[in-house]
Amino acid sequence: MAYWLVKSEPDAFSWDEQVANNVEPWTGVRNHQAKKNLMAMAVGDLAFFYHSNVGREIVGVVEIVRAAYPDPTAPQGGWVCVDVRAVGPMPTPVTLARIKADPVLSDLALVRQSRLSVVPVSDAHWSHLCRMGGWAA
DNA sequence: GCCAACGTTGGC
DNA sequence: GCCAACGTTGGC
Repeated sequence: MAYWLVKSEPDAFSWDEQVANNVEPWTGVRNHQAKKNLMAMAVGDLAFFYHSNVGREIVGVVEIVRAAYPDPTAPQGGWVCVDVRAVGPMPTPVTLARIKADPVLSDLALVRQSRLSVVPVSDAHWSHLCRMGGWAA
């Protein structure tokens, strides 16, 4: 079982919409490294839902409920998506500012590769971030 | 609105 | 295959 973090601009697709839809295909990823991460996801993996640009904080947790399959929004094919289900909101959203201020998280992929929209999270970082957000893992 | 990081494109 | 130009992402 692995952990991830996925980013969405709330103007495009927000946590509230994820909760309303419950299960949502995570489409539109057009970066090879992000694609590689999507392909590595397994059913049952958990991911933080992060609001980029507006908010800049981890707002919730989702579960991967369908492994990588061809992204229907990619006209030429070649890209993949997964289905994610809302598990619950972060009791206290974890802001990027707090993440950056914490030396334990200095090598988090979110910080080191800020433009990558699907990144892995180590077990240690996952539990650390859960503690920061008041999430009972 | 600006800028840094980084991916893509196209000329050579 | 190299590199400059350009576009996009995302933080500030």
